[in-house]
Amino acid sequence: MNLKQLSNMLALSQTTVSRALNGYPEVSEETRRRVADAAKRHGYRPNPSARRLATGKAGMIGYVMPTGASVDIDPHFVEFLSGLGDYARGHELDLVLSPTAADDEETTYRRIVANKQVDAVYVSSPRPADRRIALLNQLGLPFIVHGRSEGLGFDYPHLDIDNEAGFHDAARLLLQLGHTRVALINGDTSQTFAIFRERGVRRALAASGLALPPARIRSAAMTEEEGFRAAMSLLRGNEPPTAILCSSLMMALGIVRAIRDLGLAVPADVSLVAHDDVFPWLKPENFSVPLTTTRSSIRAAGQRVAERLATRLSGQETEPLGEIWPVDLVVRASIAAAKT
Amino acid sequence: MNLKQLSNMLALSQTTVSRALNGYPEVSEETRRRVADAAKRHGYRPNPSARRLATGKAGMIGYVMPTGASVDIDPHFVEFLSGLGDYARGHELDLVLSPTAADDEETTYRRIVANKQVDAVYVSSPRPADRRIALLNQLGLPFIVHGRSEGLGFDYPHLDIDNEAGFHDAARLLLQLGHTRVALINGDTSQTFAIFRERGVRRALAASGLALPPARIRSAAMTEEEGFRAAMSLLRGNEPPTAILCSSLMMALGIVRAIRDLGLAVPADVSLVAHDDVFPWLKPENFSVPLTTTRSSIRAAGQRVAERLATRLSGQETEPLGEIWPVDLVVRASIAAAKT
DNA sequence: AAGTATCTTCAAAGCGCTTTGGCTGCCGGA
DNA sequence: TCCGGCAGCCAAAGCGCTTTGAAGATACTT
Repeated sequence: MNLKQLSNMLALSQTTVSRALNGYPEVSEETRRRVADAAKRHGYRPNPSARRLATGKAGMIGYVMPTGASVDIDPHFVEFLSGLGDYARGHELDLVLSPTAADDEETTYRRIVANKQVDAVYVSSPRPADRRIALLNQLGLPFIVHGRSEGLGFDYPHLDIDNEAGFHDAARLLLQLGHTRVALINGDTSQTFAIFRERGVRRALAASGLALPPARIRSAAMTEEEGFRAAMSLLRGNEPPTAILCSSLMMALGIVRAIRDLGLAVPADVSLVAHDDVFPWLKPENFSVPLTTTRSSIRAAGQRVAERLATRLSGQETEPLGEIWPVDLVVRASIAAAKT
Repeated sequence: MNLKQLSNMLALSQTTVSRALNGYPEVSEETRRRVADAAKRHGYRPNPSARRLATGKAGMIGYVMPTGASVDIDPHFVEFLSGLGDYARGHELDLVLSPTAADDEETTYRRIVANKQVDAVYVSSPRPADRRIALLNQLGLPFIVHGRSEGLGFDYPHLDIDNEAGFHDAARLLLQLGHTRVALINGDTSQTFAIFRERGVRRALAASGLALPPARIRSAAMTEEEGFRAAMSLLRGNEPPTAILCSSLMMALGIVRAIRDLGLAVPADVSLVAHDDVFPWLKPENFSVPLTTTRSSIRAAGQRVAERLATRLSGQETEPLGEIWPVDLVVRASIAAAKT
């Protein structure tokens, strides 16, 4: 059933039927009703390809997904996707994933813009002065950034969590417990989120007159293995930390293993705080010693990004709104006062 | 730059240019070269929407993604996606994710077929007599199943791993080590993969004259928490198992925790084998006691599925080919001879 | 009564591609 | 010399929608 057939059936022109269906004002209410009725009864659905060709709008949102032998998409992505789906599901909004070589994202962005495959995209894991954001801004493709970028020189729509405050508060708590040798096992510090976390910790320490020397920072992929390795090297050094903050639960798993391997205990010897993105399959309260965390649901962020993307498509959101969510500090058994 | 402009520029008809570019035979080699040259020089790229409207082909592959408050997309998905991307990246092949309510996938499948949004889809986590497969078969949308379904009454293209053999071999190994009380902590048994795993274990036990009583089987979501819970209930029962097979590394994490909480040890008191889908962020060799696993890279499967999907699109693969990959049994320290 | 504004509706022109059904010239065979 | 066949090219008709520009109908002014 296409427009032509439907309009013949109703003895109306395609124009009128199209307008009636798309809510244009120059159609009488009665006609609109008749049309809507018939459309529903015959299960008419406009052909998206035709509509796209005519309007240039795709009705889909996109994500340029870096892949490659050396690139591991991490499990955060799937949680974000769940959230996106939560919203999109109810709105017949589809997501186009365009895989790309990690070192050549620009080409892919240009391609999807040229092809008009999607009406908007979301960008994740931004870096300082992120080139993708600058590119999108220049190409005029609507987008929302999950995370933040600094030093771009213009505003852009984004949704981020307050990583700095979260890690600041967590660090301050450790200081209040008397810890002075606090270490940070961070994610990839070329990404903004990691920079903000470090900044938060640093600020808290500074407020107590303490520094965060390079010897107490590690930066690595957020895996169990890297967590283990980083913790090992920290704890085997001289003046080992009595408290560790880390950027992911997977890392925390490795850190706990390292601590245990060294014959130490949480929290007696080492206090541990991790950031929790809220995974259904690994929960901080279920660690052998329940983990204190800074928590923010990445799935909820996905929902919100989808929602904002949708309002952006409909032309309702047009400001480069920056939205920052607070991070919960959830205290559990993995921290204790420093030994005196 | 569109076809019209390009053909004007070359003083050729759109027909000829189109044919030249698409490799049709009725164009002289010289003309073809000229056209190809000009196209490249001016960066001409056919507009996908127009092409789609004209041909009905989308040039994209799809995945109907169940979501919902109670649905957790699990991290296996992201690994599979990485694999898909590995292949797709080099072929400008995009993936359309259509989120759907978990209990209403049929509507979504019908929608994407009606809309001609994608040329083929892949189906994951199949169940016995999976209705999605029957539906796709009936609708005539090309597809490939990652996994298998039984009792459908027709052949369909799929790629699966040999779950039965993998778990059979693992169970046999445990039997050879003298274990007689072997338990299975499985995933959701409404899915085929779990059924095959159970079948494999059962067959191995039967060969030694042993059974797998319901009291030694657990089935649950593949999370740390459920692994813990299942292991607890098994080990606290009477005649607790001396060996456990489980369906995922996340579960294994919980099982190890349970064993430890009960003051038992791996492998002294309990031997443990898990299935490993090969995640970059959690490796069996890095468990406190390195884990024996049945291993198969889900990422590699993603690559292969993408590849087959692509050959299917190009019309080269047309048989309902079923491809079964062997599963590696990787022995590590988590198993030992049963106490006598 | 003519003129003007307001509703409704429509025919037709795109959007940019593929594909059908010719048409033209050239060659070899009869 | 004529004709059938073939290689190479083209004009035009879709694909199914949106949107422009106009026209008919009705109501309202003056």
